[in-house]
Amino acid sequence: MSDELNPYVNHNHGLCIQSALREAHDLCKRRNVRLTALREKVLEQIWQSHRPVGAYDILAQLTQGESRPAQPPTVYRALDFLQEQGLVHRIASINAYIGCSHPGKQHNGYFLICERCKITAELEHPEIDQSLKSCASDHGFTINKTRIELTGLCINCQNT
Amino acid sequence: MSDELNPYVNHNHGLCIQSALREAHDLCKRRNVRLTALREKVLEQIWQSHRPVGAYDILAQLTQGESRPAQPPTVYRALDFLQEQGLVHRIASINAYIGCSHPGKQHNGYFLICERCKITAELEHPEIDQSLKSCASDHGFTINKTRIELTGLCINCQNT
DNA sequence: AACAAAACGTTACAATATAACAATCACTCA
DNA sequence: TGAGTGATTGTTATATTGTAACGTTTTGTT
Repeated sequence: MSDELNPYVNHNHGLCIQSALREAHDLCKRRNVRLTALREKVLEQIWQSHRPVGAYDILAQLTQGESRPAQPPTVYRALDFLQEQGLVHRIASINAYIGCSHPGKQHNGYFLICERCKITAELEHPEIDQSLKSCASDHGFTINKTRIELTGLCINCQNT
Repeated sequence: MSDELNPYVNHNHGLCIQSALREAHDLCKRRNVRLTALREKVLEQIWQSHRPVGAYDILAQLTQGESRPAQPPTVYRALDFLQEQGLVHRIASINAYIGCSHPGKQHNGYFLICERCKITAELEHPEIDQSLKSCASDHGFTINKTRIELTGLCINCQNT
């Protein structure tokens, strides 16, 4: 992981946002699906930090300066789209959403969620995927989706 | 796993409930915490099946035949207690609760959740725990809680 | 331009969870 | 044993998260 994308390292986050949006555009173009203005705004909001954000936080941001406040389905529909396209992940343990750090790639990400600062890193580990898969299949179980959420303390929050 | 506790095999589920309650009693006694009548009722409700149940389902059951309906905090407090004692797990991806199949033992369970019949098995796999732990520590991250929820199709629901 | 499908707006509501305070229970120790 | 204390439960109210349903607008296609 380059430092530019490493949430634990001081970095130019503007570049994270830029590259996330660019990748999203490319991906949607390739797949011939529409990254509409709304969807892009939602994705951009999500990428404002490396912390998962709640749907209603996004909603509040969208509403900023608008004449009429946006409504929940507006956000949830955009989130559904973004999740379908693998651009965003839902973190179930805290009901929040985070940008995918390597969209397009086939992957089962897993998440390191800091309990203190909330910064969340997405990692991959194909061997673990494989272990889980084979373990499940020992029980005759076929996995469709893997969800791994690890909470604890990140490197910056250890000593406090 | 003995067939008596294997959710995928036809078994005398009464024995599952019995043994879960007995273990809970023993454990609470050893720890000198109180498995009150209410907490036991909630645990018993949860153990009615090998499917995770929602808090409001439990609430509805508690309310059955009572003069005044039970209120949400009643159930959530009992659930908090049962989770603290490791007698119950929360399945975050579906907001539901399931009895722990091996309480007392230090463990990071992971869950195979059938999308079709909802039957959920809890497995252990110390090697995966270890891999995750060492992976996380490569990033300076200390894990407090591991949450692994795998959704898919169980052995009985594959061919339908 | 007419049409169909997709996306979005809007209203209403469902489902899940918690805060705050009052009442009751159960254990302890004088 | 019974007064005091902390734990547990009851109760009211409300916060938070998510969805159903239907109408309108936009987009892409013929």
